Amino acid sequence: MNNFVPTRQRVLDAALLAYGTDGYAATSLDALADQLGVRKQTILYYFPSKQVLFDSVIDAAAEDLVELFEQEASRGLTGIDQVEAIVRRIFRLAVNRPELLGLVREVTRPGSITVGRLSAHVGPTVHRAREFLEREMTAGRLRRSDPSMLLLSLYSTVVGVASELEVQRAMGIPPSRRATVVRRTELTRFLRAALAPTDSPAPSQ
Amino acid sequence: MNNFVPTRQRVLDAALLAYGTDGYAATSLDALADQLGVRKQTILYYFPSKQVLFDSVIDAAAEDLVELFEQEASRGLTGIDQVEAIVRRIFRLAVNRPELLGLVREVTRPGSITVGRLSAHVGPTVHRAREFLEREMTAGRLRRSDPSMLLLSLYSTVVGVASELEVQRAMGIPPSRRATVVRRTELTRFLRAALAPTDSPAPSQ
DNA sequence: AAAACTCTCTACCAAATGGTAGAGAGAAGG
DNA sequence: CCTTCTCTCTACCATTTGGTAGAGAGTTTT
Repeated sequence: MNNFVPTRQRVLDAALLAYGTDGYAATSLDALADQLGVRKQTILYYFPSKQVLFDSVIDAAAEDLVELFEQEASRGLTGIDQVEAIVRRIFRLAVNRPELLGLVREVTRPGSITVGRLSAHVGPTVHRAREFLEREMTAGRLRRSDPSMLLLSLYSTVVGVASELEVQRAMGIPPSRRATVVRRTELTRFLRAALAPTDSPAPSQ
Repeated sequence: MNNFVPTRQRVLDAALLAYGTDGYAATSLDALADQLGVRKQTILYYFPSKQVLFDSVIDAAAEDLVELFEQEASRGLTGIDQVEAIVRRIFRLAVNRPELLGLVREVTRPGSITVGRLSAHVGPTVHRAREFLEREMTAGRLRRSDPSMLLLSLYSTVVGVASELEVQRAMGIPPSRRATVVRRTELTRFLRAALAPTDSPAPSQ
C-alpha cells in the first residue's frame, strides 16, 4: 500500500483542521509548519500567502460539503425522509470531520470578510434546497411556511446540535458516541414535530 | 446631564464589541487602545493582561445574560408562552447588542479554553431552564422529550436564527428590521409546532 | 506642605508573525 | 553531461504583539 500524501494536500488538511478548530487568526504559519514537520517557507511555496491558503481551504471544504449534499439529494427521497437523511449525513460529518463544520462556523462569524467565498460555492446548493422545500410544501408533504426561514432554522438547529460540543458540555450532555445517537434521534423527533403537515401528522414510516 | 463613563468601563465595552465581532485572537490591545483614544498601557493598568481582560469581558457578559433570563423567568409564564417570551428577548438582544451573542459564539468555539468561565456563570440558569421544561412536560403543557436535548435544540435554533447574519445573507434573507420580525414570527411558529403536546395542539392563546 | 494614591503617559523590549531572497539537492529532459 | 525544473531549506527582515519599568500630573490624605 502507498501512504504517500503530497505535501500540498497535507498542508491543506492541517490548515483545515487548525482553522476549523482554533480559527484563522489564532493559527500561525509557523505552528502549522511545525505540526507538519516542515518549514514555513514550504507552505509559502504552495500558497503564496496566509490568506490564499485560507481561501484554498475554504474552496476545498466547500467542495466537500456541496458534494455531500448533491450526493444525498440525488437519491430522490421526499418530505421529512429527505430531511432526516440530510440530518443523518451532517451528524456523520460532525463525528468524522468536526473541523469541517468548525470551518463553516469560523467563516460565517459576524466580522468575517470571507463569507462571500463560501456562499459562492454553496449558493446553488442552497437554492436547490429551497426549491426542494417549496416543492414538498406544495405537495403537502411538509408544513407550509417560508422556505428561506425554514432553511435557516434547519441549518441552525442541525449544525448547532451536531457541533456545539462545548455548549452541550455546559448543559450536562456528555460527548460520548451513544449521546450523539440520542441527540440525533431527539433532534429528528423535534424536526418531525415541527415539519409534519397539520393534516396528516405522520406522513412517512 | 452627565455623559462620563469611567475608563475601565469604556475598555470593557470596547473589548466586548471587538471580541464579540472579530474574535479574541484577531483583536490586539493596540487596536483596542486606538479605538478608545488611549494608550495600550492604560488598558494594561486596569487589566494586567489580555487574558484577564477577556475573562472580565466574559464575566460582565455572563452577568448580563443571566440577569436577562432571571428577569424573564420571574414573570411566571408557563408552557410555550414562556418559551416565546424568551425568544422575543433574545431577538431584542440580537438587535440591540449583537456583540453579546457574538461573544458567546466566540467563547463556545471548539478549541476554546474559556468555556468553563462562561458555563460557571450560566450553569445555574441552565439548570433552572431544564427544570422548567421538565415541569411543563409533566404538566402536559409541552411535548414530552429529553429536556437537555430540547434545551440544546432551542439554544441552537434561537441563537442561530437571531445571530447568524452571514448565513442568512447567503440564504437570501435581507438584514432589515422587517425581515427580523418575520424571522422571529416564523421561528415562533416553528417552535410551537415542535413543542405543542400531541394531545391538545394549541394549549395557549 | 509633605506624602501617598490614582491614572495616563513615554520609552523600551523580547518574541512571534507574515513574508522575501535565494541557495542547494535531487529528478527529469535535452 | 549539462541544463532545467521541482521542492525544501537557511538566512533575513520589518512589523506587530503582549508586556515591563517607571516618569509625570493631578488629587486626596495626613
